[in-house]
Amino acid sequence: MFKIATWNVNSLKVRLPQVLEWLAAFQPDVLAMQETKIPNELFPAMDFEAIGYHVAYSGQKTFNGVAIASKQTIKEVETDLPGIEDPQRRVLAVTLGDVRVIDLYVPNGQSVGSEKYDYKLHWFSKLNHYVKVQLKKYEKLIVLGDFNIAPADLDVYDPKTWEGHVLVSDKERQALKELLQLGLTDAYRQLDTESPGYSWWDYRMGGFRRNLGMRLDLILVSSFFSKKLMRCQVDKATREAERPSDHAPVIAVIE
DNA sequence: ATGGTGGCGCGGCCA
Repeated sequence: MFKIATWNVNSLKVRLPQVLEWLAAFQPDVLAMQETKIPNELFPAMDFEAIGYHVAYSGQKTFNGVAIASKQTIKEVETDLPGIEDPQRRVLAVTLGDVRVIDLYVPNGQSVGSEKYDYKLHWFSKLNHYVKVQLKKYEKLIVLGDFNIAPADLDVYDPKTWEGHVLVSDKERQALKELLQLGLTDAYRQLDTESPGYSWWDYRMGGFRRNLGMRLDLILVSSFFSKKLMRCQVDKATREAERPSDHAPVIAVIE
């Protein structure tokens, strides 16, 4: 059995106690984190090692940042997409045994038509090329993280209001669709075709209390794993914690 | 109500 999780922690400095407590409770084999907002020299590696996790990380001050905690030793670390010069730390690919794991913090995009939106689409096209190559090399591939794209209207609390906006726009969804068509399956949606499965709720306007959420945090698996998927769920209880991240962890169980 | 909350870090950006 292989338990894998993704969680946008929105500052590892603030969330470290919650993350360590969560790891101890859920005992995933792998946790992919996003928005660590911490430079590598300040990454709290020893805190993870003390509870039995190896870590890899690619961070920067203030913004972005990705990290992986794994019970297995971490090999073949890559932190950049080929074909794009990008100081923003959003990618962390590692090999655990014979499993390739790619942790992503996809650009938010700000608003449709903005410079950041164009960057998001450009970044995603480079991602798709990278994953295509990775799939040829690794049969056992998992791509997970904060995609900042709600795949379909079912994944959005009020699709009418959001129509055409960033996070749900056609071009973003098309880019995600092209990623899936390379040979990946959206784990949550494969197992549950009806429940929204929100993983993010805006801090503002009582978003969580009113369940105004979106499913932005995805676990995509190659066909080798899709046949062995047992469970995929959102740990909504963690979003209810004192001083929570605006994202809840998503957990998949394989085999 | 063109807002709101939270993180970073101390003014204003980013989500």
